[in-house]
Amino acid sequence: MPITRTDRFKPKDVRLSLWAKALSHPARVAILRTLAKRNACVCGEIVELLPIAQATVSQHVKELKNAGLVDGTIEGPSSCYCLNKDAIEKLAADLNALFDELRSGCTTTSCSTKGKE
Amino acid sequence: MPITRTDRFKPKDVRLSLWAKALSHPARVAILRTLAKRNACVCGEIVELLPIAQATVSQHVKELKNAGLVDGTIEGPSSCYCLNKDAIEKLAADLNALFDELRSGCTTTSCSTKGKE
DNA sequence: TTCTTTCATCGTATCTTTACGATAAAGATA
DNA sequence: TATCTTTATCGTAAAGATACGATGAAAGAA
Repeated sequence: MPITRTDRFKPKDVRLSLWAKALSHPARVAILRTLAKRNACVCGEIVELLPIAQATVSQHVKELKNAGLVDGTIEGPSSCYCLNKDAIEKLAADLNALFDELRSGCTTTSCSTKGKE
Repeated sequence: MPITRTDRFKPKDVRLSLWAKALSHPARVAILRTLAKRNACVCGEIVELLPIAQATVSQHVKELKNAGLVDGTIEGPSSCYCLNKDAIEKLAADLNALFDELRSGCTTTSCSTKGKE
C-alpha cells in the first residue's frame, strides 16, 4: 500500500477527522436524524425526505456505513438501515474527549484579549 | 446571492455539517489540540509540529478562523492564535444535542439484529 | 416468464479541498 | 536604507467530494 498523506499525522487526529468527515455534509446529518427518529428505515423513505436524487442518497448512506455509523440489511427488495449505537457512542466519546482537552489547556486569557490590552 | 445546494437542507443540519467540516482534517484537529496545550501560539510553532508546509498551515488556520473556532492577533512580525472558547462550547453543545437525539430515537433492536434473527 | 419495484453501482461532469512554491506585506534588525 | 524574519495570499496542480442519469441486480407480483 502506498504511503498516504494522512500517515504523517497522529492516528488520534486522523481518527477524529474521519468521524468529523462523516458528519460534514447536511444530507448525512439528516440521514442520521431520520434513522434515529424512525428507529430504522428503508432507503426510499430517506429519498423522499431529502432534496437530492436516489443515487446520491445511496452514496451518502454508503459513506455512513463505511464510517461504521450505520448498519444495513436487505429486506426483500428494499434495504433497511439503522444507526449503529455502539459507533455513535464511540464517536460521542471521542469528541467529548477532544472537547475536554480543548477546555483544559487554556486557563483564562485569550491571545486576542491579551493583544488588545 | 445565488441559491446554493445547501439551502435545500435544514439550517440545523447545515450548521452541524459546517462544524464537522472544520474538524474534518487531521491538521485542523492537531492545530486545535496544539492551541489548547500551549494556550496560544505563534504560527511558526504550528508549522514546526505539522508535516505540511507553511502555506498549507495558514490555509487550515484560516478555515478554523472562518468557522469561528480560532482567534488571531498580530504580534509584531508574527501571528498569535488561540482557541475561541465560546465557539468551542457552542460546537460541543450542538454535537451533544445531536447525540442526544440519535440516542433517544432507537430503543432496543437494531435492524441488523432484527435481520439476523 | 415477464413486469415492477427498490436499491446499488457505473460513468461522468462539476465543484471543492488540499497542497506547495513563489511572492507580497509588514515588523524587526543591522 | 537594506536585510531578515514571519506570515498571508496568489497561482495552480492534483486529488477528492458531490451530484445526477443510466444501468444492473435481485426480490416480489402478475
